[in-house]
Amino acid sequence: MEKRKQTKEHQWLMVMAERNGLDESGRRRLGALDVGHVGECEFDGWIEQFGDERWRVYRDVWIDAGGPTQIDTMIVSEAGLFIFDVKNYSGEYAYSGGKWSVNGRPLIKDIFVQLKRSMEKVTFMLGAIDPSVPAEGRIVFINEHLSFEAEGAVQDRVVMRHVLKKHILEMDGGHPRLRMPIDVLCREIEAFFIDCPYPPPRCDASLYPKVDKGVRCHRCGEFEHEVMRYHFRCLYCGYREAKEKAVLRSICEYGVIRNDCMLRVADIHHFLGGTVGERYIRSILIKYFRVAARGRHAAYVNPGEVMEYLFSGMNFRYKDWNQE
DNA sequence: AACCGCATGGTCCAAAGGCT
DNA sequence: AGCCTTTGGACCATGCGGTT
Repeated sequence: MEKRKQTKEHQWLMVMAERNGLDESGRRRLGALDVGHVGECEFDGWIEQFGDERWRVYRDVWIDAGGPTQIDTMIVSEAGLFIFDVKNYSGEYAYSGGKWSVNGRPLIKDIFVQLKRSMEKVTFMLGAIDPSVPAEGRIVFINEHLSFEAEGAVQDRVVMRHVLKKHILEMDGGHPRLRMPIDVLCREIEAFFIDCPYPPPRCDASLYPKVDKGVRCHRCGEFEHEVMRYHFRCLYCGYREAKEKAVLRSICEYGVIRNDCMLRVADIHHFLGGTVGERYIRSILIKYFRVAARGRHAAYVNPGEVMEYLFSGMNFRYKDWNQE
């Protein structure tokens, strides 16, 4: 199974951070998303290892069932639906009297209320499909450096790391089987899927000029290169990257940062700091993106995602390699 | 209508890399 | 080292839309 993607917001923050375009609150948000994403990926690994290969696993989906809600992980098995909300918290978390606290300080967000709301949506959805299909939701604390104290009422909705394997192995045993084929159920569930209703952050006209322009070294992140016919050579670490790949990667970075704009040759030329000619940029755009408008205001469709997600496993004619 | 700026697509060629 | 293929760069004719 391929690795879980970062959300568009996450990608936006990451690319902005790499180009010095984030303030303190942005960097904090990025850090939180990083930690959360690592936790989710780790959870995926447990499911991969101990789960049943017949399970259908949906990750990071949005459903619209009397209102939108995001679901980290939804597993459809012969025994029903299992929703997981993975938390990679570390430290001391305590829950008592309906209130959360972290290392003694109170927290505003109540993840159990969030989970309950998500489960209401899921139940609503199943009500429209087949009310006999059971669904249960759990919060998974994936981090081993977490101490967690809570009153009994929430304990049965929590899965701690040290019981995760057991939980996965046993979770769909002992339930009655579904009345409908799992494929049919999945198709009906998929009909409730929607795109994320919240647009990713934008890079407005006042912020955009402040982000660093140019091609970032894939290895060390510096911007100075010797531009050769088929390669970029980083002046700091000596890393050589295929020119086509470096330019495509940078175009994708532009697309992530300016996810509200189409891709246009002149804009990208400026974003790349003039390292390659407009003619070359156009040839790359033609090769890898869908044309949205031709002629005077030519533009290409902006997928708004990092190259890793759009063109993973692509083979470029010219190879990267390390010098010295 | 004439002009301008820009996108486009085709052709040609030197040369960079890959391959043996 | 030398051959072969691919490709980026240059040049050009053309088309489109907006402006003078």
